[in-house]
Amino acid sequence: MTAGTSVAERIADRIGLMPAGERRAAQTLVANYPVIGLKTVADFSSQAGVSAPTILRFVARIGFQNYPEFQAALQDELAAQLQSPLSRTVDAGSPRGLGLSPLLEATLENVRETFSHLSDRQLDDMVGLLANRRAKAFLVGGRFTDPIARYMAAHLTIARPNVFHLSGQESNWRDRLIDMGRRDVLVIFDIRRYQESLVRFAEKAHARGVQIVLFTDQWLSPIARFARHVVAGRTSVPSAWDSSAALFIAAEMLVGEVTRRLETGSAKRIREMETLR
Amino acid sequence: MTAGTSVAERIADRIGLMPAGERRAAQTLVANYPVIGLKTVADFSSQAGVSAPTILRFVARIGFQNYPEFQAALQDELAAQLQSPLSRTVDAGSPRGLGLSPLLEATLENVRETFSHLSDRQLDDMVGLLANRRAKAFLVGGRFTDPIARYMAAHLTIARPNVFHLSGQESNWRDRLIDMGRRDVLVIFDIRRYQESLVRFAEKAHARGVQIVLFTDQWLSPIARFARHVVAGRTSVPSAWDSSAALFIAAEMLVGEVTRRLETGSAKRIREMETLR
DNA sequence: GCGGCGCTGTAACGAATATTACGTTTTGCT
DNA sequence: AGCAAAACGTAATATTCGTTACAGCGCCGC
Repeated sequence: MTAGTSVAERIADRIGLMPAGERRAAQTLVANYPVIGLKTVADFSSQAGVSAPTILRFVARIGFQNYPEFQAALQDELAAQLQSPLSRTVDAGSPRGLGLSPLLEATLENVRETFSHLSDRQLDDMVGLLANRRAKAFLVGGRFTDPIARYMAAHLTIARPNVFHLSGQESNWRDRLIDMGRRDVLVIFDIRRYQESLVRFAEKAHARGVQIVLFTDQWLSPIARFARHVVAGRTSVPSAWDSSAALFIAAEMLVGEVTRRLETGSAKRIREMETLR
Repeated sequence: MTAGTSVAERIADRIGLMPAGERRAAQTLVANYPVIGLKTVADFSSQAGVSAPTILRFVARIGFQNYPEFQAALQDELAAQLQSPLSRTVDAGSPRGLGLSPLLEATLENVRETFSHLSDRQLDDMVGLLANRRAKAFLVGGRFTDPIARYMAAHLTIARPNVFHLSGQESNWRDRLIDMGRRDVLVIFDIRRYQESLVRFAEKAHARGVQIVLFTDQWLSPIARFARHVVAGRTSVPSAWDSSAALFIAAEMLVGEVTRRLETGSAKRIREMETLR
């Protein structure tokens, strides 16, 4: 039954069935969980870039009678979470349980945090999109994240056909738009400071009906507006640079799952490739 | 001086000077921090057993102009707290945590394991090599790892001059050998199945006296023979593919440390770059 | 014991919020 | 390509909320 489950679960259950606007609401809530949900409907809606009624339809869809009831649920979760022991389980399994470096700890924590907000359902849907051999899959990234797109493409290419990494100038990408249609998938990596060229490109692809899978940071690239699925990775670490580790690992897990799903087919494909080398 | 200090601090400062009713409000808030403060004035007042105006007087006494401003402060604190790696209670019994996926767990364990075998001394030396502005730094990788080399190069290029990523065919790399000397550094990524082309290239570079930093897996690429420093990352995960997450994070941390060491210089450099965009 | 001061609650006001109704646009299906 | 259904935003409405004015009560000093 719907009652009794956590808000995050309710979202995960139904985010796949949501229309675009409500999905954006869900994504912004997950990315800023749960604080944005404690603010007013107006605040929530403006941050999500949708109208107030859409927020209300969203909370109604995940099973609440009204907005205050939704907020109460968030507050209850928060209270329960803050009461349980704050002690982090720093299991000193490694030699001489030295706390490792704070930088590493922060990175690992980011990864954990990122995945705690990523439901299996959501991952499954993305895997489903990318496991469709007949659809074309395009990958592109920003200045620092394009290598991750390449990494993903390198693996995906082996598991299935029709994988294309968009490299070089923006103008090169545009020329590929002509090949993209409703069935196809565009994977974009974009973290702040978000690249205008990517946003423009995403918009055009979206206009052609291309399904967009976005890997971004917790503040959500404007591309989230056009995206079918959003992976919001935590990127803050005590360093001069942001950490893309969470996104990298998410990408890695995704290709792993896609390969597993295509197993029978891709095993044959991989064997065939081996003989070609 | 209304701004700057946290809500909890403000309370501690002035709870001694409060009249009875307001003190009850303060105690109730501290006991249920901060959730009760996120609810309505009516909720707060009834739980504290005082009237609504008393709550408002309390809020005013600790330095807020009105109730919404007080709530905003609490929400900001909460957001900051949830972002930093303090309180993620993935305690068992929580219905949504459910131990994350084994694949993710394995990946994280690999990272931890990798770093437990990497001494600070070793990292320091590598950072020292890469922080030498006058030496040239070349980066190259294998089929699946070259994206990590690119990722590293993208960051390194910003922190210091003379960074070159070797892309394309092996023959292209060879032509760059002429530019490499004893002072220079070559960063190679190579995991199994180790690429012969990389081994050949490493050997030639080594012959010219180039310092080699190798990122490889736990079984060590044959290049380890020529390498000045070796980062041996754990790569085994229950998936069709090996995981390069440990190498990725190691690379990320390395560039972070290099940037820190070059701080004064690279800060100027980065600023200069900004103006050029 | 008496009067003044400060603290507190009741109740009414005004502001801000959540909600609903409706027209427009988009989406999906054939 | 054209129709029907769904989704979305605008704007008006009703409700809730925060705020303020005011009167009662207790507390302390004289």
